[in-house]
Amino acid sequence: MEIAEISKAYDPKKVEAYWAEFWIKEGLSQPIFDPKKKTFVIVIPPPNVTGSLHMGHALNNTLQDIIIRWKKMCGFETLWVPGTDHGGIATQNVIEKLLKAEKKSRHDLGREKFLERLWQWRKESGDTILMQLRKLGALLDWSRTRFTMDEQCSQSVIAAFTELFNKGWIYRGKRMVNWCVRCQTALSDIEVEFEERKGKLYHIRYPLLSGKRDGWQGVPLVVATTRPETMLGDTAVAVHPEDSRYEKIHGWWVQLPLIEKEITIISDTAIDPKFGTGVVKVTPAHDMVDFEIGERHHLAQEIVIGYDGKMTPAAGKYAGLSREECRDKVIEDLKAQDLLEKVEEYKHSVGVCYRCNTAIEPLVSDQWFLKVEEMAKKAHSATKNGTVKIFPDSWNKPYLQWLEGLKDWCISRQIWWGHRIPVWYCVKEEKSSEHPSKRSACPLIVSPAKPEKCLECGGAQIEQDPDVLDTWFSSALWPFSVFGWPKMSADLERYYPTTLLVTGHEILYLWVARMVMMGYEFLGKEPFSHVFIHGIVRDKQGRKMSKSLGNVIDPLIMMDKFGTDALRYVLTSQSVPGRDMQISEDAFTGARNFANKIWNVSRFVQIYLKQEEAAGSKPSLTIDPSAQDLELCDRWILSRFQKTVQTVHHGLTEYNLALSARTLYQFIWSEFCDWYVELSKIRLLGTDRKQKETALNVCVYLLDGVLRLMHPIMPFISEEIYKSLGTGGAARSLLEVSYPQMDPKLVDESVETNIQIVMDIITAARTIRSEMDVPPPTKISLYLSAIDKEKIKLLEECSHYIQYLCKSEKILIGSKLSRPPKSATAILHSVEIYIPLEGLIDFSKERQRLAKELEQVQKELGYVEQRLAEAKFRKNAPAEEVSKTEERKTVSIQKLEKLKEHLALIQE
RNA sequence: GGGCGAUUAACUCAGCGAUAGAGUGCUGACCUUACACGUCAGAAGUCACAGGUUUGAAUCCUGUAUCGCCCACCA
Repeated sequence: MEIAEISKAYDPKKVEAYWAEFWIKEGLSQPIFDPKKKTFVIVIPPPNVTGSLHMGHALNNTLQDIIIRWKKMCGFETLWVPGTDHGGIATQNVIEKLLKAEKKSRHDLGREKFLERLWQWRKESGDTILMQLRKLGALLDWSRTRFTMDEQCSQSVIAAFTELFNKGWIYRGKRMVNWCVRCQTALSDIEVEFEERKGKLYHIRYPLLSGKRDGWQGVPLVVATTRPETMLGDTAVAVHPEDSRYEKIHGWWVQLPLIEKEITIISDTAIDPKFGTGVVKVTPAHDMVDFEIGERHHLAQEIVIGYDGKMTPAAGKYAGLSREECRDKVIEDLKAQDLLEKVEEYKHSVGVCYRCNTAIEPLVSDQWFLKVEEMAKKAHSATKNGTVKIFPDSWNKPYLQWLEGLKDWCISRQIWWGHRIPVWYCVKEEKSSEHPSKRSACPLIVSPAKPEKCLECGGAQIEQDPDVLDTWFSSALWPFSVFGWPKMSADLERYYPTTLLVTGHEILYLWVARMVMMGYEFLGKEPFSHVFIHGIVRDKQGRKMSKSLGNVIDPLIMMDKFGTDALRYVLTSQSVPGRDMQISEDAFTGARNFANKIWNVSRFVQIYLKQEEAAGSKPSLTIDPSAQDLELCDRWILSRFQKTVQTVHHGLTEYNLALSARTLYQFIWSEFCDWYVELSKIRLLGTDRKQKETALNVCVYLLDGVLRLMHPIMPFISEEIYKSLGTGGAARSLLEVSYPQMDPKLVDESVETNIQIVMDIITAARTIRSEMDVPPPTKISLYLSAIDKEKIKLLEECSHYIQYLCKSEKILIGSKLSRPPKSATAILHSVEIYIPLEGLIDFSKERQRLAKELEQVQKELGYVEQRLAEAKFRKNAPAEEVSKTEERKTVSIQKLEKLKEHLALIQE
C-alpha cells in the first residue's frame, strides 16, 4: 500500500548532495544583516591548501557546524567564515616532492618559476578541501572565502609587519636558531618536536696539556657526548665550578683530538656534575646550551656544520661529509688513536622538524624576530580575567604557563612560498649570494612595494629581503584579516570580535595564543571570547592516525559507506570535553543504524498521517497539556521530551556535544520508538477517530521536535524527513525554524514515575515469557495483584498498555488476587504478577528463577538492614536518605515473604 | 625533571558522594502490518592497586603501578 512510497532503508546518497547544494543556493549559509539580532561568528581554522579532508578536519568542522546551525536556529545572525592557509613549509615540501619526481630541485627552477609552479598547483587543486567541507554539510559562507596569501590577507600581513617594526618589536639579529637541514630554513621553537630516539653516548678522551707539576699531564679528561661529530667545533671543555674533582684544573688546557687544537677548561653552573664524568665538551656553534655557555665565557664559535647539513671546511679533512658520515668517521679515527673510552646505548630526545621529521641542527644565523613579551602579557590577562574563556578549563593552566615563559618569536623562514618580508635594501653590487643586508650601507626600508630609490643615498639598486614570514604569522591575523583589516569595513565592524574558536589542542600555542596577542595589538579587542578545545581522533589502540602506521580511517570513505550524518554522529557522540577519542570502523555501523531508525519511525508516522489526511483531518503541532484526551503515555513522552530538550541544550551550551548526541539517541530510540510508538499503535490501529487523532498529533509533535533538535548534528536526514513531513509551513529549511525550547508546563514528574512502574511490570512479564520459553505468538493471561488503591488505579488505567505489550489476551487486576495454580510469578513495586502457564510451565525452571530472585532480594535486604542498624547513619545521613532506605527495607521484606510463599507452593 | 589526563562489562566509552550505565559484541526467542540497519529477553563488572576522609566512595584526599599527552637547554 502507501508504505512503498518511502523506501524501507535510508539511502544517504540520494539526499545529501541535494541538501548540501540547497543550503548554499538558498543563501542559508550567509548572514542577513539584522540590527535586532545578536551576531554569532566563527572563523574556520584554515586547513592547508595541500590538505585533503582527514578525520581531524571532519571532527573540527562538524563541531563548528553544529554550533553554527544551533545558534542560527536560536535566532542569531550567524556567520562562519571559510578559507585556506598557504601552509608555508608544508606546501613547499609537497611541490618539492613533485619536482623531485622530475629529478629537479627548486633551485633548478629558480625562485620565480618555482612560485609560478606553486600558484599553478594551488589554482588546480587548492580548493579540494573546501569542496570536501561542502560534502560534510558545513554551513560556511562561501562568498567570504579567504586564502592567507590572497591580496586582502597579504595587505594585512604587510600592515601588521610594518606596525610591529615601527614599534621596534620586530628586529633582525644573529641568534642560535633551530635549523632544518632538509627544509633549508629556520624554525621557531614550537615548530620543533621532540622524539625519543635510541642513540649512543660516546665517552671520549681529551688529553690534558697543562698541570705538569701536579702529575696531571697526559691524563685524559673524559667527556661524554651523543654527537661526536660536533667535537670538531669544540672551543672549550667545561666543568661545574664546585665540582671538587676538577677544582684544580680550571683554566688549564686540553688537546682537542683529531684536529689538534688546544682548548681551555672553563667552569659553568650549567654543568651537572652528576651526569657522566661531569666534564662537557662545549660547541658554541652547534648546541643551544653550549651557545649560551659560549656567550658567558666569550668563546669562539667554530662553525663546522653548514646550512646543508654537511661539514664545512673548518672541519678539516672531514669537510664535505654529511653529519652522519662524519660521526662514523670521527668514531673510527678516535678508536684508531685509542681515545674512545667507551660507548653506551642511550635513549634521548632529539629535536626534529615538525614538517619533515629531520633532526634539527642548532645553528647560528641571522633571522627576524618578534618581541612578544608585551603582547603575551595582554593575552595572559585576557584569559586570567575571563575575557577569553577556554573550554574545557583544564587547558587554562598550560596555556597561561606557556604565555609566561615566552621567548622572542623567530618569524623568518628561508623558503620561497609565503609572505615575503616587506623589507628592502639599497645594495651596491647587483648580484651576490650574500644577504642584501650585508651589502648595504644605508638603512633598510620597510615598504609593501619596491621603492624606486634609496631614501638615504638615492641609489636605485634595491633588493628585497629574501626571507618569507612564518606561516603562523599570517594565521595569527586570520580573525581580522578575513574581514579586510587594516581597512575598516562593514564586516570588520559587525563581525569582529568573533564569538567562538573551535580547535584541537595541538595548535593552542602555535595559533590560538598568537591570534589573541595580535587581536589585542591591532584591534584592541580579543579576537573571540570562547575557545572550544576538542580532542584528537585516534585509532582503536589510542595511536594518532597516520599514513605510515596505516591506521587511517578516511572520512570520505566513511561518508560514502555509511552516510555523512553517520560520520557526524560518530564524531559528535565521542566528543567528550577534555578527552581524545578512539574510533574504529564498527562505530559507524551503529550510527548508520541510528539514522535508519529515525528514517523508519518517520515512515511510521507518515503512513498514519496520510491515512488521516485522506480522511480529511490535519495534525496539530501545538500540544495543550490540559487537553483531556491526552493519555498517560502521551503525557509521559511529552515530559520525557522536555527533559531531552533541556539536556541537549545544556550539552551544546557547555560544549559537551557528546552529551547532546547521546541524549538524543537515547530518547529517540529507547523512549520514543521502543515505548511510545509501540503504545501509540493501540490507538492508531483502533477505531476511535478522536483517539487516533490525539495519538497522531503527539507523534507528529514529537517527530517535528526531534527533527529540529537533531538537525545541527544530523542535518541531511533531518531536512529530508522534515520536508516530507510538511510541518514547516513556509520554511524552506530547518535552519529557518526555531530550535526547541523546554516547555515546563509539559513536565510531569508523577506521570514519569508512574509510567516507569508500568514499564517495569511489562518488562517483568516479558522476562517471564522469555525465560519460561513462551513463544511470542502465544497469548497469555495476566493477573496483577496489589494492595495500594492508587497502584490498582494506575494499573487499571494502563491495563491496555500492559495487555498490548505483553501480548496477553486476558488481564485481571485486583487487590489480593489469589495465585492461580501452575503460574509463574514476579513481584515488583509491590505488585504481584501471576502468569498461568498450564501445560507450559516447567517447574524446575520456575524454581530456579525464583531462587535467583530470592537471592538478590536477600542481598538487598542484608545491605539495607545493615545500613539502618548503624546509629551513625541514622544520625548523620539526611532524613530523606534514611526514609528511602527504610522504604527499601519494607519492600524487600514483603517481596521476600511472597517469594518464599511462591517457592513453597511449587515445591514437589 | 615538571604539568595534565586516563585506568569502569570482551571492545569503545558515559557516570564523578547513596552498593554501577550505554553502544557494539555475545547467548536465547521472534520475519509482531515503521525498521532484520529490526523486536523482545538474558549473561557479563571486588569501577587498576594500597591507604585515608565520610553514616556512606567508582565518585573526594594521599601514595603506587601502567598508559597517553604537553612543557623543559639532561651533554
